Amino acid sequence: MSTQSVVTAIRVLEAVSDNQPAGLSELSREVDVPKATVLRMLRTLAELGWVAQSEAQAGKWVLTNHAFAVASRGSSGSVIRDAAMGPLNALQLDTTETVHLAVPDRGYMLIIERLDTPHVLRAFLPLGSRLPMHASSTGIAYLSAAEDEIVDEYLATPLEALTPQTVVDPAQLRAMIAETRARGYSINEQGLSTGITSIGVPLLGPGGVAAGSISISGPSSRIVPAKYQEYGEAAAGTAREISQALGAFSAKRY
Amino acid sequence: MSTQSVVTAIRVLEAVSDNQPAGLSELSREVDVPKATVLRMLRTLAELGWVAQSEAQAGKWVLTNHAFAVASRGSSGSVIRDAAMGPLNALQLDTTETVHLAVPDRGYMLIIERLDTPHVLRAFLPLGSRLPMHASSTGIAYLSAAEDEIVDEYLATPLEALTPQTVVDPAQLRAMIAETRARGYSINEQGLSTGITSIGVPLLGPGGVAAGSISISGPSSRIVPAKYQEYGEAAAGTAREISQALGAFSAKRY
DNA sequence: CATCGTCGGTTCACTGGATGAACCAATGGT
DNA sequence: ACCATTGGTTCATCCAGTGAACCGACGATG
Repeated sequence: MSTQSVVTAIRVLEAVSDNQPAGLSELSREVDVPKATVLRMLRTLAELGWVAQSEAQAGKWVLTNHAFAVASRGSSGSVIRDAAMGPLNALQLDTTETVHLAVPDRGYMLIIERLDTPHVLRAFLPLGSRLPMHASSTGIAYLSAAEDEIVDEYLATPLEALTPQTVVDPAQLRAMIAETRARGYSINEQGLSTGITSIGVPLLGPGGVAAGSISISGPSSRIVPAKYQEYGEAAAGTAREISQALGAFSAKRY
Repeated sequence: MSTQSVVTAIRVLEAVSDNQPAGLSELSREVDVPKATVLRMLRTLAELGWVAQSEAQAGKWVLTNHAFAVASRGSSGSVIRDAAMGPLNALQLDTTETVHLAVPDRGYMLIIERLDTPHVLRAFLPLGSRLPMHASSTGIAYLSAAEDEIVDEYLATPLEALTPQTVVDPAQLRAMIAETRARGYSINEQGLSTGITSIGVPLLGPGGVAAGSISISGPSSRIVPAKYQEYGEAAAGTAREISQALGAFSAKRY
């Protein structure tokens, strides 16, 4: 539509991000643009400090951390984060388990913050991880508060199983979403990673629109069914606080 | 030089990142490019999902979290992170204080990972924070292992004081760097934030080049001088492990 | 050893797409 | 009522981006 050289540049950038470390021809194929153009884009992005040639393997391109620095100040990122950190901190101290803050990004849940458990046995998700919605408690929680349209659209895409326990059947997922809606929190038993169980609750932004979710997660040996309710309710309370801070329940302005 | 429309697009993107939420004219001034062009860039970036109009204030532009998602897979990010997480985890458990993993980015230290303390009294740095090198233990640690050229260059830039305790005198900073080099770890007492003390150690990458640093930090009431040596040595040990994993000490290949 | 395919990277003529000055309408401060 | 600023639009000009064809180097394959 507009400024197509920028479009290809960004597409190249995203391709690099997805294929780290990526070769020229590989990228050219991925983005479906002639090598010469891709190379020019890479050089430009390199000048700007967003990508660089891998030191280990010449000719391979990688993202620099400057890209990370710039992008870290994501909008809903900082707004939600600011509203969430206080209550999340308290939740982490109460439960002593790892808590996550996630926001939706193109069919995935993007982990934007994490507070760690002091336990030696730790689940571990690097910040910036993207989890498939159907395979994470944060995803199901988010979907449970999202508009039907979003849910339909998501369930229409092909869903991959990450573990033998991952639920990929749309009908079953709909049931889980309904259940989550009724109960107030979602439960994911080893659907993301074997041995990990987590409990999620949606966050609402202004106007009551689903804005993200929080979760409590840990080894399945510690997060046992007997604790689901306690943790679920604790997380729900925390989520309510955060949603309130985000203006979910305030009257609409005219 | 090359592909200037991409250059302006990225500059606009960075300007948005720095001025969240930013208005059109404001950005136009910032980047020194006509409004029409800036607007076209913003629209293009919006199409790609990297920026969006703020919902709260129409006309204001903000970064989306998609940008964060793409950029999270920063190169030295993931390589260093992979090498560091195991040892860092152990260090956190040993010390029970918050530990950080930082890499240099244009004169700042960029926090790319954090493992939290279980203590109720917590220091808190969001991931993606950029700390001035002279005001952080990670920065001084990094500089202590960096080439002289880098140190000289950095100290030649104007240094800002973040707290009354921040050291901004180049000569004094050089002394601190030398001291750090001799001792093996850096100490920052409330130079970054009042009430916070931290201890840093550099990480070396392939060829022994400074690649980043790690730190232990917490409230000055807990990180007292009596613990400096213990923590410093613990961190130094951890750093050695990580540096080794990064190939700092392996023979050069031919 | 010759052949082939692929790699990263370069060249250059053509033209389509990016540019930016000038222009709106709307808002807000005084 | 005024002026300065805002976000946003228009369009003729021309330069910057495009991509096919090319290169030398490397590794398999026979």
